[in-house]
Amino acid sequence: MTFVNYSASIAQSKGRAPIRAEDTAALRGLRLFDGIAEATFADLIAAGYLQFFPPGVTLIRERDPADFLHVVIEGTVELYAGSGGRETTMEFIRPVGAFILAAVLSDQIYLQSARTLTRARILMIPAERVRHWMAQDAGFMRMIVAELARGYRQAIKALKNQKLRTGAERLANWLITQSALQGTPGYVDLDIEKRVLAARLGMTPENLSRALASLAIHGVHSRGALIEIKDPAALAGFAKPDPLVDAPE
Amino acid sequence: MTFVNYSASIAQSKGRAPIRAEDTAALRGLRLFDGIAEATFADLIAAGYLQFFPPGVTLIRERDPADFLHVVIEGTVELYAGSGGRETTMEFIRPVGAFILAAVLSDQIYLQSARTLTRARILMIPAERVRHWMAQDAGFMRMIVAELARGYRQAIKALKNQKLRTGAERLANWLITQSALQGTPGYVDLDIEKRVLAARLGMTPENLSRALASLAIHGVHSRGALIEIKDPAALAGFAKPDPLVDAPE
DNA sequence: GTATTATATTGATCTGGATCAAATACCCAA
DNA sequence: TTGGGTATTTGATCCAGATCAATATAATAC
Repeated sequence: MTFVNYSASIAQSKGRAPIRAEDTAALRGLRLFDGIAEATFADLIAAGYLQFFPPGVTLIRERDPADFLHVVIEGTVELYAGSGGRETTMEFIRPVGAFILAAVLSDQIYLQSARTLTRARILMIPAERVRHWMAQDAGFMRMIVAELARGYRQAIKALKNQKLRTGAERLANWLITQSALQGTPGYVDLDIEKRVLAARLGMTPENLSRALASLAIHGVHSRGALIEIKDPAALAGFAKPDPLVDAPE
Repeated sequence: MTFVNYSASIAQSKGRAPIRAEDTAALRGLRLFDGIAEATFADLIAAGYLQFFPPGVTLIRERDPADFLHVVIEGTVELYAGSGGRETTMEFIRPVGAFILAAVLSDQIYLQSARTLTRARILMIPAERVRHWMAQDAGFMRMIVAELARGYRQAIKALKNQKLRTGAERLANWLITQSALQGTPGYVDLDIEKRVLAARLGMTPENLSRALASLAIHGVHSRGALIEIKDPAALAGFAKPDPLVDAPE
């Protein structure tokens, strides 16, 4: 994994990565752009950059001033943060999700860094434009309020998850949620590395291995990236899933 | 500590706890009401209840639908949450702070419960009024966006604090932040019980005692509710404070 | 296909933190 | 002022999780 910082060069080169007409229609369908004025949408898009990034690219770094609103159109982005030499994964952003709105809106520095885990298509809109249109277009501001509220509640859930559960419980609940999201009741197909999942769940890779092994008595068996859930009821009995912690916002 | 639920009875009795003229001026000064239209303010206040609660009163309970926006005018309120039999403290709300805006705005259930730790004066505004005026008054919506962004960033910081630090480190950083907030460089005066602080820091009361004792080598000594910081530099050397985790939003 | 490198697992050990139990200190009401 | 209840501290023990080390497995480049 190479850590080349592409974002700096993109921010400079204004003319690059124009948005093609065929993409515009797809973008119009995003929840964040629902019900906003046509003029607002047109200007945001005109000012934005839509671009592919290879895996492992650092898109933003905590402590930097928020210069762009990023929207993931395709691929997976990892939000992570560090302090005092340690590092942890905060969240994964998948299509279609924005990050990190709060810093952009209040013109502050980022609290989290972001890197691509896969090849990813990212829409980047200059922060100043977002703030400008938020003030102009009430419909856009309504969408922003909804998105912010969603992000806030997600963060609260993550904090509850971390403070109220053991590692094995977090893993068990993650498996339940994930198998539901993927629509595959009997198993979960990992599309991220286990070391990244471990960081997301707040544990070391070694401990994730052991936690996974410990779930065998509840019918969980893993073969590589495929994790089989033989008895969902038994797993739920151990995990005690709680919508106020686990349900995605 | 008695756990009487006052809020239910208040929600029913429309006529109770009217807001006196002398209070209105003070409320006008709140950040949340800054720069909003006079009509908006007047109606929000007219629809609201301003009321004293004794200590230990449960104001809201997680899982309940968000019926009121609460604003702490005086006293201290504890936000807490539970799952699977465990319980933890999420945050303290002190004047002037609102909770829990996100649930009110998106008309959802609360993710957290709230109880008074001290005698407290709370302004309660019906959720429906807040949503109504948010849609009408752009200035009010701007304030809401700012408050939501603040809450989101605070939650992210709390999550980083929890995932990236040991208990003793969280305590050390809390002491540093608190002594700065209180404006007393050499000490911290606890205005909450240690068991509550322990929950807030994500540890047991026993462990808080031991963590406090372990900070003695960094010049921290406690006598009851007074915690002395003999050598702030030494303490900071251990705590490694980080504005991206510790600075209040 | 094989060498190379990164990822994942397993084992041993150590530390952080929880739990259980008991003693002490504190607060408040009679 | 004196009890009685609660909060805090201290000690002993146990469990969760981190770290260190070694091996096995998978992915990748050549």
